[in-house]
Amino acid sequence: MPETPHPLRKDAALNRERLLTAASELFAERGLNVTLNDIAHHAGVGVGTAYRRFPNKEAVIDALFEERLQAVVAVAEEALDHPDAWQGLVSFLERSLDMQFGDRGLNQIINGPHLGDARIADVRDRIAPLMVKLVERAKAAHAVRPDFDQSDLIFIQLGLSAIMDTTRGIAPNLYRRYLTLILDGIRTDRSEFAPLPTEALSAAQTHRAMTGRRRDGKSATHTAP
Amino acid sequence: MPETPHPLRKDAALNRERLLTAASELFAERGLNVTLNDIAHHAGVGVGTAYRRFPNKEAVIDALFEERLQAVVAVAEEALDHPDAWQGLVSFLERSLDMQFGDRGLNQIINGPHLGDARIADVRDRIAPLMVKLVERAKAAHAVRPDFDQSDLIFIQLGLSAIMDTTRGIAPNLYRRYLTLILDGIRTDRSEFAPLPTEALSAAQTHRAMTGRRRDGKSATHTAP
DNA sequence: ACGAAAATGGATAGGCAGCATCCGCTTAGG
DNA sequence: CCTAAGCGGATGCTGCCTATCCATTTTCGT
Repeated sequence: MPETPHPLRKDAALNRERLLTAASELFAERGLNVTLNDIAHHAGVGVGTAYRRFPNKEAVIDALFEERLQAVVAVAEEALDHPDAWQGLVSFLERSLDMQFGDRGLNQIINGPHLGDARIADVRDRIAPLMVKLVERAKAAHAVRPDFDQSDLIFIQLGLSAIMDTTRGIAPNLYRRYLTLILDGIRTDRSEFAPLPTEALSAAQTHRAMTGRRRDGKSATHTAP
Repeated sequence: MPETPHPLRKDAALNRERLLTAASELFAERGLNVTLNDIAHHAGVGVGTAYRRFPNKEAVIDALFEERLQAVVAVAEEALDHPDAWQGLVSFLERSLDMQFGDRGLNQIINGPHLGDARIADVRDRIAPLMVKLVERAKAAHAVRPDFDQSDLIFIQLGLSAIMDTTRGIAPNLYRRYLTLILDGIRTDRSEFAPLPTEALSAAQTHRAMTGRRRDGKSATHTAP
């Protein structure tokens, strides 16, 4: 039942769309902690309008991210369909990380402790079993080391997200390098190293990445006279 | 010249110590974003006293962390002294991560964009060349894959820090598991897998880790009526 | 084409958190 | 014992975010 009780007036519906689009863009590039006011502004509508459409930011997030999480589910399912168990596993990691890379908000939803929101938590929980299968299938095929575990997938993603997040804007794809490293530490075929997909960062680049403040976080301390 | 112009009165000196101790404890367990008020409280002294002793939080951090960073430098130097190049590299990672694990504040200083503070940035910069040597030595000995780079050390630490940070309190040592995984993806001796030092987390534990809010961060959204 | 209902925008109130100060009282120590 | 040094913590910023309110504008059924 996709129809709401009172069908929205034309302009209102348009603005609702505008808001969702704006939110999507902002979340993608700045992460989840933007204010509803920010979103309204970016959408070119007044704050009041935003609050009229959505009770609060949670609602916007909810409206936006259920589908995205579904997309992750889809990726996991496709990965399970892959004829080669190892390639399936790899493709899941690559693709889901790629999605997270494109969207800081999604990244935060997946890796962060945010949102107790019912529907989203729901979908999140639906991903887990798929990951279990993915790993078990790969283990059954003797493609990954026997002591590898389902939960490892999560933490690998978590670690790589952190890397991704601090190098975004300097060397976007650097995280792939470390994914490759890890995969080389996991697969049973140890005949040779996989080629690293990305150049390492220069000292200067590294310094910039580690030192340049992230655009969302609080900077623990500031105010120097 | 460790002597200040006006030697402190007895009780004042004591309180200064108390404050530093308290700060150290709080930073270790909660990270850098605690307020000077928090510190004062935890030290059992008034806020005024804290501000009388230190102009602001930066000053406290400065006073505390220069020595700790020096300790990291020491670890790197010892690692360079290790007869075996590979073991040296491993020991550096293990020990420096272990230090970061014991101290969230240190972790943040090393991995975060915090603090433009002069003295600390200084020491930080002194660590870099040591890491370069460490990696180059290991590569020269053909102990690590040839495409490995100095900068990789940093990002490995960064990723593992993230893992460490979300599992602290549930499975403190879990990050070692992933360090091992990565090391297996890096070293040239690929005859067998290193045994993983830690059990993987159960589904329930994983969920708790990912879901349990971190004690410092802002929780993006809240306030539900 | 007209008027009621729906929608708009943005100034602004209210809340919260961290930082820092001020000042009446206490304490060390010559 | 007297004075300068130190103490505590209530208090007042300031900045950020949330959310509301209402005078004005727009939509759309008749």
